[in-house]
Amino acid sequence: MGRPPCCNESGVKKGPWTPEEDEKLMDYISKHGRGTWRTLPKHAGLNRCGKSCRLRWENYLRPDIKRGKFTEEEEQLIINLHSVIGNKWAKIATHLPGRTDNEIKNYWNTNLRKKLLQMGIDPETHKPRTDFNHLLNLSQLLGLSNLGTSTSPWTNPLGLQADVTQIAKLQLLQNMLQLFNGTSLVNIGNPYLLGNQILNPLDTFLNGTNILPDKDSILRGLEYANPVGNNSGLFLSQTYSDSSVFKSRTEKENETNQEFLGYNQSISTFPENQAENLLPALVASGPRSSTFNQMDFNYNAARMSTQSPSTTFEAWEKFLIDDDESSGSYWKEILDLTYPLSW
DNA sequence: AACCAGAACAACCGCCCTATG
DNA sequence: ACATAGGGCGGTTGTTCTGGT
Repeated sequence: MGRPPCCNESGVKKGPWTPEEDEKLMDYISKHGRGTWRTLPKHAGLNRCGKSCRLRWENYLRPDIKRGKFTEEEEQLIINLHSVIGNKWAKIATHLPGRTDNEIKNYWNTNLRKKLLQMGIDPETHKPRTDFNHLLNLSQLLGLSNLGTSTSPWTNPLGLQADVTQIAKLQLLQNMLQLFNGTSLVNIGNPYLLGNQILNPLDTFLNGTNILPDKDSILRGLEYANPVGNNSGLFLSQTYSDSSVFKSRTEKENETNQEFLGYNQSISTFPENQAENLLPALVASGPRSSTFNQMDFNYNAARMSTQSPSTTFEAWEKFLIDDDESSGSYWKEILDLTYPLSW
């Protein structure tokens, strides 16, 4: 025999809480404590089921609840935690004082999920989307936008707006760079991936040079990551340095606390010269690399504190958007060579 | 001003786990 | 061992808000 529903009594009120009901609930709890939720409504004079009272208290009335917009740091923390433990909202909430699991879950579903998708990142796996059509769409969008730059600074004959183009660039480059990032962790001997020129365009931007890596370097990198004959798609060859990506959720959860201790304390676990070569990951791409990514986030956040872009997102955006006419053809060239058959 | 669509958020539902008798 | 209560959790739904036309 299964457990009966908690609120099968007829006549119990449902729906939004009124200020009077809130008042009664808060008043009762402040005087008597929580006690058992099932009996609480009766004692508090509420025509609600106990479960409804509990949710109202836990998600809304509790005095230690923090309201208002999520900060950049909270966003980043949610993304990092989600990449490690998945949809464990209650666990994630324990790392964000004052935020409820419900609030975090809602925020994820309405904001962060979309943000990651827009950047070409799969919000479930936190890896670049391997959907080849998605990448083709981006590159085609970019190609179209390059046709019309002479008519107006903001639009082209096809009506593509500049910001759409920029988003496309952002997504495409992010996909490419994440590929390098994942690969570089294991392919230490790859001569094409170790040079600062190809591995860290953000560094050059932050140093004020704003020089893009040369096209040949990028293509050599792509070729290295995708040897001839591998037709499985540009981003399917991403590899990891150990088998931890295949661990079960439970194993991942057990590692979570250690991972996040690592986040805060440190950076010393990773050689500094290699840290210099890491790309600024926008999100953690897996349990093994999450420490790298948070470290990288801190590293770049610290470096960017004296620069105008205030966040990693903004820095990437600026890197991609502040280009001139010549970089337009630069992108076109890269795409032509990357997807020769798709144009 | 009215309408509509999409976003945001609060609340509910159903399942699960644990404690207890 | 089993039934049941209590509570936690994640997914989903329904309502409200907001911005655009």
